[in-house]
Amino acid sequence: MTIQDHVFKALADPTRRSILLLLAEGDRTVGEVASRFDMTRPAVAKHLKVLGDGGLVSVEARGRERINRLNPEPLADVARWVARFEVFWDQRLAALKKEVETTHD
Amino acid sequence: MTIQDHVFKALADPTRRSILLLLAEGDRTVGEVASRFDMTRPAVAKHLKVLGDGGLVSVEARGRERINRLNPEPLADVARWVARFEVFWDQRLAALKKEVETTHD
DNA sequence: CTTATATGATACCGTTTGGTTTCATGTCAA
DNA sequence: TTGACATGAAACCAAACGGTATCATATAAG
Repeated sequence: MTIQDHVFKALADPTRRSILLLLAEGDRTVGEVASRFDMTRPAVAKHLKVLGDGGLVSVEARGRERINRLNPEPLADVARWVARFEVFWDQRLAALKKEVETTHD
Repeated sequence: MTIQDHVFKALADPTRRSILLLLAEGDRTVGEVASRFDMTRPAVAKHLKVLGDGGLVSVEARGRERINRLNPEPLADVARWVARFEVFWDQRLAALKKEVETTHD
């Protein structure tokens, strides 16, 4: 699997997307992240691992804690991928606009 | 599940992302799409269904054929979601630039 | 030293996913 | 009408997923 595959897969789960938003507010230990969700710590730890596989989260061990940090760069790949379709929805909006205008005549 | 969940889930599979790129070139029947992939037609039909659930593909029946058309609007939601993190990678780039400059002194 | 804490690792489980094969149905064509 | 063809639908299967409980380990604290 490519890196891009890992990133898209990481984003597929709503819990993982929430974790990214949480880490956008600041670094968090595994326990701190887990306390925000209605599931056990191991479950959250697994999600963090998937995010790590996608390069979206990096971990720094500090004593017995592990600090999780958002690493947003791979999201740029997603943005680039999606951007390839922007021309299409622009076209659609233009077509819709035109249709509305002609219908309006 | 929200629409956004469906869209992110639809994008999680590389075959489905390829299908979207293919449909960006033009409308295709189920068979035409399936012929481009190394899997059976029912498998591709299932992927098209998932894409349809995410609102990314619409279908128009014409005779015994079913024309699949790209519907890119939901991708705008993805773009918006990802855009929330752009400030972070801008910050990172700025930090990196600064570090390089100070190291350079 | 002993104890509490933060975490990783492992085993396990039910559901979903991504694929297949097979069959039924509707439509086009000879 | 008869046959070929495009598709949907259903049953099935192995693997992946998202979760749990449990245990081992390393570090912090009393």
